[in-house]
This record gives sequence, structure tokens and C-alpha cells, in this order.
Amino acid sequence: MQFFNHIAEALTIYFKDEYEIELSSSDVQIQPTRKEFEGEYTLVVFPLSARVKKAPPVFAEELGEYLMLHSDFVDGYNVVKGFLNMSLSAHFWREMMEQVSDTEAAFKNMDYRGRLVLEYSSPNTNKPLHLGHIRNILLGWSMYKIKQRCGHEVIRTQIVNDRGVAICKSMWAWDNYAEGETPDSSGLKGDHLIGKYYVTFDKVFNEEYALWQNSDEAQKYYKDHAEDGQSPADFFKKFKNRYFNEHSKIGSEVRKMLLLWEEGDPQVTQLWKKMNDWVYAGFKETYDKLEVTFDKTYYESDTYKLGKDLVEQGLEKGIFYRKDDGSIWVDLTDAGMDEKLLLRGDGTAVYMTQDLGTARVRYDDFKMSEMTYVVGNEQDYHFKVLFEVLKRLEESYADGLYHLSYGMVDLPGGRMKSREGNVVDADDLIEEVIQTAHSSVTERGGLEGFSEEDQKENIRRIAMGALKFHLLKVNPKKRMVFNPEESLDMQGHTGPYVQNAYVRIQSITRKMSDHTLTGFEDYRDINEEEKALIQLLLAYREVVLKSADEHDPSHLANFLYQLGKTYHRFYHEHHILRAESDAAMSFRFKLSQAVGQTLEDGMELLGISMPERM
RNA sequence: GGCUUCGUAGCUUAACUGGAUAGAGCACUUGACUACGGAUCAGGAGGUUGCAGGUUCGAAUCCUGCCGAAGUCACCA
Repeated sequence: MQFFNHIAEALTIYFKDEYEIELSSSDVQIQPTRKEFEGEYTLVVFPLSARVKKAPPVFAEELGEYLMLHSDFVDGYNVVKGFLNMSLSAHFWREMMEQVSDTEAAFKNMDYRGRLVLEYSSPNTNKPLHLGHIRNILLGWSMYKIKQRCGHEVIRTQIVNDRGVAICKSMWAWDNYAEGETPDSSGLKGDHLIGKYYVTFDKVFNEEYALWQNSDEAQKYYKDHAEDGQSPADFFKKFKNRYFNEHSKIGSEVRKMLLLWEEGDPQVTQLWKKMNDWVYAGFKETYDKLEVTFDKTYYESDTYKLGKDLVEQGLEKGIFYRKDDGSIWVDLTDAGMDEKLLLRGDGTAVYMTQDLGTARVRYDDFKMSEMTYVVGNEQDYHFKVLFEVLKRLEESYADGLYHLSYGMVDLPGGRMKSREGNVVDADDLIEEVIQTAHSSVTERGGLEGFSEEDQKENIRRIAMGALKFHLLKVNPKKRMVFNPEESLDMQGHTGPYVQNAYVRIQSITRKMSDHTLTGFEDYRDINEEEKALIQLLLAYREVVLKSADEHDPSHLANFLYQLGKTYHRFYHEHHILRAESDAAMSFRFKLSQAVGQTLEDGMELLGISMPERM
């Protein structure tokens, strides 16, 4: 910020003239003064006094005196231990008010930071989106907005996992049990319909498995393979996957389906396409409700064979090696990781192979210098390895790779398990939040006189504001326990609270049309609340940059809450339209406008729209 | 077991990357201008920052060791 530079410059000159010491910018630490002390900004003197070997309080006095004399901005000071609290002049506040009023100016002329490919959704086509996906998607969308604001050119992508055993299970179950059921005939959203048959498969398979467990064959297996003291229940729980692959009748049918799919069998392909189209229509609906879009969608069915040539190249370069069975590996033990398989002995790909290939394809498509993956922290190790391998392959974007790893969303009862049915479905959740906002709004009657269409839109914005803010206000890295009731809160530290500050300002703006703005330059006695607002507005740009650099929208969300809170307080303490003078009214109105614009802009960066009324 | 991440008020969380007396919200409780919109505001109560050491002017933050939680260590995705 300009003021920080101003002080830093003054101090640099002072240190040079007085002590012949070159200051670096990190020596100068300025922070807002804590509210229990007098002043608005505080210089932390410890690092500076250490440079000249003087006692901090004594040196703070010395600097305070110097700044009083040599800066128009510093009007007074006091010293508490090693802290120099500065009070700033009316001249400072007026000048900052000018600066802050031009809300557009803060992000003009940002340096171009290059092209960034951002992957922020990777759904499976065998089940609908749930709460975890929502956190993923909202984080990604916000990062897109923030990165773009800070000078990046962002390409938004998703990778759809549209192949494999899982989708074949749904296909098999649909084929055998659906009797031709479609989204149209059932009234179910496409992704929910497919999810339904995924569950059907699980049920049928479990029944088959339970039956088998009583057979002589199964009993023999138990006797031959169970560990000492292992109960049948325990044994068969662990054996389930092997049963599917080696004994199950329907398991073999599903695996056959997968093989047919891989061979491009027309009938299976047709079924696969039909069902996937249903799912995509369902996903699109959910994405629309979340207000997100993509520039480019990658499908695993296109990419799952990629990456083999990259692996071959690595082998030629000598950074990978081949084992006797023909499989290809990379040894990362020198980087503190393991040996990692990159290609199976039979030449087929593993997950890692695909990801290597997909990264290269994206480079071919976009020539990006950076790439960010928004993926849950259960894959931390995978990405660590992936990035290391890409680095060894000397991919040009390797230094620009980042895994935006977010914590799992758990429910009060523990982890979400789709098989056990305790998942929070994305569509259900959105519906529920909208319902809550609806009853909340009708209770208050804030939208009376609006057309039905406008009411609906305002309610939607409030509801989505609540949900999005709830998920974005916490540090992405942290695992979060999602209490459905709390996400529906609309008071306190919430999206609607911030929206309410904005709505109040809009209300004032509408009424202001009767008044004329005159003489705000003459306003002298700038009060505490006004100063606090200006200070916050001055910090906005820094906060956005910080969120961009740290890949963390929660800084921005918490800042907006703080700004809203400070405005609510100001609003309560001081009259605006009925201010004591024209000058005060103009000043406060202008300040309110700046706050309103900043709130709206900041929420937009979180993917949240403002209602006009609520 | 190895590695990674995380333990802050009853609950959900913040702390400008080592700065002042750890700051909010929910819940609980006492109040508020004959309303520029009460989805608001002011106050009260609630903390040995998991435990024990260490580093220094100064530690929730850095180091070490415990205790507890989660994730991950597949020729799964």
C-alpha cells in the first residue's frame, strides 16, 4: 500500500543519513493498530532497533519524532514497548478517500502472469455429485476468478472419469433391471438414475456374495486362507474384491462388459454413450445451479491410453527403468518418495500414466506455463509423485504445477460413504438451502412488491450466498465437519450477513437520488468508524493478491465479513442521509458507495452474487 | 509400522507467516435509536492454543519428544 511505501521510504532515508544503514523492505513492518491503543497504524520497531542496537522503546520515540517532522501523514504518535502507534492526519484520510473511491483503479495495469490451466472438477459418471464435489468446485471457481483478477489467463477444465469398472456396474445393472427406464420415463435426473443403478448393482452383488459364503467352496476358502483367529465375517469382508474378480457370476459379466467396451463393441458402446449422456445432462444442471462453466472438458475414455510414449521417452533418457516382467518404474527414493510403477508389464496404463499423458495433452492444447489441480488431500502423495516425475521429464510447465489440496468434508457422524447412503447429495442440498432462504424471506417480507421472477432470483442469490460462503470461509486445507443446519444459517458470520450490508447501501443509494452531493472535501472530523472503513478498503487489493498467491479464497471471504461488519457498525452509529452537515452526508455517501462496490466485487470473486433486496 | 497433514471457548473457526492483553460467529445471557431495512448494533459469560521441554526481547506459529485424529503407502481410480 502507498502509505507503507511512504513510511518505508522515509525510514530508508533516515537510516542512511543517520546510521549509514541500508534498510530492506522486510525490516519495515506496519500493521493496523489494535483497537485498545490510540492510533491507526503501528510500526513494529524491534527489527529496526536491533539494527542500530538501541532499546526498542527509546528508538521508537526517536522514529516517532522523525516521522512527525518529515511526513504530512503522521499527525501524532505514542510508544508502547517496541511498538510505535501513529495517528494520521486529516490530509491523509482525505487523500486515501480519493484513492478508495476509485474502486476500479486497484486492479488496473496488473502485470500479465501467464496462462494457467485450472482443473477443478473430476466427477465419476456412475454417481451424482455430492457435498465434497461442491467444495471442490466452489474452491476452483473462486480461484479462477481470483487468479484472473490478479493477471493470470485461466483455462478452466474438468476431467470426467467416464470409463472403468464402476460405470460398467451401473450399465450392467441398468441392462438387467431397469426395463428400459430413462430420465424421461422416471422423472429422475440422469445422474441420479445412473446412481440408482449403481446402488442396485451393489445390492444384487451383495446378495450373491452372501449366498456364496454359505457354499462349500466358500467354506473351504475360509479354512485354507483365513488368518489365525480371523472370524468369517472379517475374512469375507476382506475377500470381497477378490470374490468379485475371481468367483462372482455377475462380477465376470461386468468385467466382460469392460472388455467389450475396450474392444469398441457397438452394443456396449451404444449403451455407454446413452447412459453417459444422461449423466452429463444431470451434471450440467448441477453446474448451472452452482453457476460454474468450463472452457474444456477432458474425458478419461480419450486420455486413458495416453502417457505411454512419455514413459517410453523417460526410459530412453534413463530416468525410468524396466523390470524383468517388462513393467516400467521410476525410483524416487532420492527425493524421499518410493519406487513407483508407471506402466504395467502388459503395457497397459495405470492412473499415473494417464495423468502424465493428460498433462502433456493439455500443454499441447494450451501451452500453459502453470497448471493447478483442485483435488482432495487424499491424493496428496499421488500429486507429489506426478509433479516430481514431470519435473524429471523436464516438462516446461513443471515448475508451475500446484495441487490445491483441500480437506475432506465429513459429516457429524463421520466420513461420507456413498455405499452406506450417508452422502449429502449436491442437488438435495441446494434445494434445501433455497427452501430455507425462501421461508426466511417470506417471514421477513423484504421482497414484497417484487415480481415472482425477481423474488425467486433474489432468494436464489441469498441461498447460494449462504452455502458458498459457508464452504469458502474456512481454510481449504482444513478438513471440515459439515453440519447441514449450520450451512443454512443466515445470521452472523455468513454470506447473507455480507449481502445485507450491501443491500443496505443499495437502499441508501435509491433514496439518495433526491439529494445532491456537495462539499465532501470540507468534511473535517472523520470519525473512528469511517477511518476503519477506509483502512479496510485500502487493504482490499492486498487481500485479493494474498488469496491468489496462497491459493486460498478464505482470506478474501473473511475480509469481506470484516468489511461488512465494520459497515454495519458504522451504519448504526452514524446517520448518512440525515447527517449533521452536507459535507458529512456527501462523505459518508461516497464512502458507502465504495464499500458497496468492494463488497460486490469481492463476493463476485467468490462466485457469489448480490441480491438487490432481501 | 513408514511418510504427510491436523489438534485453538461447548460447537464452527481467525490470527497479516515470530509481534502487543489469542479475534470472531453459533448457542447461552442483558440491553438498543418513536428504524437511512432489526438477516443489524452494544454488553456479559466462556481459553493453561492436546501435553512436556527447548530456541529469544517476544511462540498458537519454529525445533525435539510424547498423546490423539485423519489421509496415504495397490500392476485401484
